[in-house]
Amino acid sequence: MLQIYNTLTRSKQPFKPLHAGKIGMYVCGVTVYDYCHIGHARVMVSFDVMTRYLRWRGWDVNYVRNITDVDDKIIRRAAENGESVEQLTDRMVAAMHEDETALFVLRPDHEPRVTGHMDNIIRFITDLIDKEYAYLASNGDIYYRVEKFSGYGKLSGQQVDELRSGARVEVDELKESPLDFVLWKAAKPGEVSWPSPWGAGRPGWHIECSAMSRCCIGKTLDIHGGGPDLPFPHHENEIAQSEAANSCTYANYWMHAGPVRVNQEKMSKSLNNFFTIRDVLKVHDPEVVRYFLTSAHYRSYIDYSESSLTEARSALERFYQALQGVTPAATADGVSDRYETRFCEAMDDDFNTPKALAVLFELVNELNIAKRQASPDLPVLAAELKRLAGVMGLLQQDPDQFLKGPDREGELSGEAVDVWIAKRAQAKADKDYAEADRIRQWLLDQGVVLKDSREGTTWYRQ
RNA sequence: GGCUGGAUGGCAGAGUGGUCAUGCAGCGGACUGCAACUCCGUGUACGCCGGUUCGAUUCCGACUCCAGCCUCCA
Repeated sequence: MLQIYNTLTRSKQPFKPLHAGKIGMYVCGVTVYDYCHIGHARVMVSFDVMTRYLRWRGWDVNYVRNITDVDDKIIRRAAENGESVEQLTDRMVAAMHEDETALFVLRPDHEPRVTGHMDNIIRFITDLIDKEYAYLASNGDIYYRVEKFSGYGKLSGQQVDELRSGARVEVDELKESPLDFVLWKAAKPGEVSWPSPWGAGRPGWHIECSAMSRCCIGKTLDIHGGGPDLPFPHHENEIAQSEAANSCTYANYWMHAGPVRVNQEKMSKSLNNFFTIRDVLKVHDPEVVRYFLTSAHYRSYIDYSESSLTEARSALERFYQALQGVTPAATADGVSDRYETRFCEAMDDDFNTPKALAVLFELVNELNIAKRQASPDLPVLAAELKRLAGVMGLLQQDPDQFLKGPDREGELSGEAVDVWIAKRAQAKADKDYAEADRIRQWLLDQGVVLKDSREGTTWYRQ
């Protein structure tokens, strides 16, 4: 039985879908004004693992993740770059897709863009005005009337009274209440804009998700997900908009990924200590990054550092060392189902990936024992390991390819290593162990570790 | 200040009312020409103080410390 931790109730709950066998899941995506960073990667990978697992268990998942392709930051950045909003966002969307592909993240079923849903958004705002949950301000902006919505604050545990007294001093007299937030911004001269019943302008940040999720999934979502900074105010505002407009529950389960820290410090735009995915991938294998992100539970905070990536690499090496030199069977038929059973138990428990990985390490142990005993079970055990790891999007590379890594600038090429191994094999055959050891040490100095076995010598990069 | 979480062995990170997490690192042994890989063995870990209990790291209460949100940020 699948259990999911729901931010709304602060507890794990058995998952009950709206429609048998189907899941409608909406996840807040990226505002595309810059390259994706490791925090984005965490959200992408977390929800990718969930989607892969749910589908593997037979669920029909409709996974929708939006792209915010117009907002203040985008407009400002495009102006700084001397390019159009469209040029900037197209570039960044393409870059995001490259990053995802590298990290073995499967594409969502739908990636609606704000600029492609203006009619829906305007219709949604019109609904809210008709129901008197929204009003037109003197400058042409449309605001949401927060205090008319009785459930405001239920997701983040905020009280409207507390919010009102804690609100920053509002300079503008446009809003009825300082808590009110903007649904539609009237265009300033020269800004990109769309026509509306209230004049040219563009949507506020929150309304897009209410409008696009209703369009792509329906009025009630099974799961609504996003990053750690979104429950307040973004998701709170989405609830206010959608429940006011649709008169039904907006989302049954709210899921939020945990934050990424960098060297014990909060990672943020303002501290400028974030790492982009593409920068990280210049020095680390993408699967190492993916493994790192799945080695902690998706809700806990995770600390990004060179040492944590190095450790992730070591752990993955154990997996691939086990798989190296083994041809997996076509199917895992005949393997005890105890690994799959415990793997599923772990994943059914709010997607407990560290626990699921522990099961896989036990399988590795059995695999290694089978290997040294030359057991006939070896190919099916390898197949089982690849099958279960594949559900998390792991271990699908060729072991040699992972362990040897790509030839990098300034490093010994794989071909050169093979030449040295042949020379050393000759030295060994001549019982010239001093020469053999000299070659091995020299290769080690280049970061290449040799492994002798009955079948010959293999190698991997440190 | 308000609202949420968290504190586990050298590090990372699950979990449980009494018996093994797991990985990395360390130590001893096996294997090896020597190594590497692998295997076997090995660690009196559960922030602090009370309470409940035959028994609590696990449940309850207080305390201390840490983090996230409340401002653009996944």
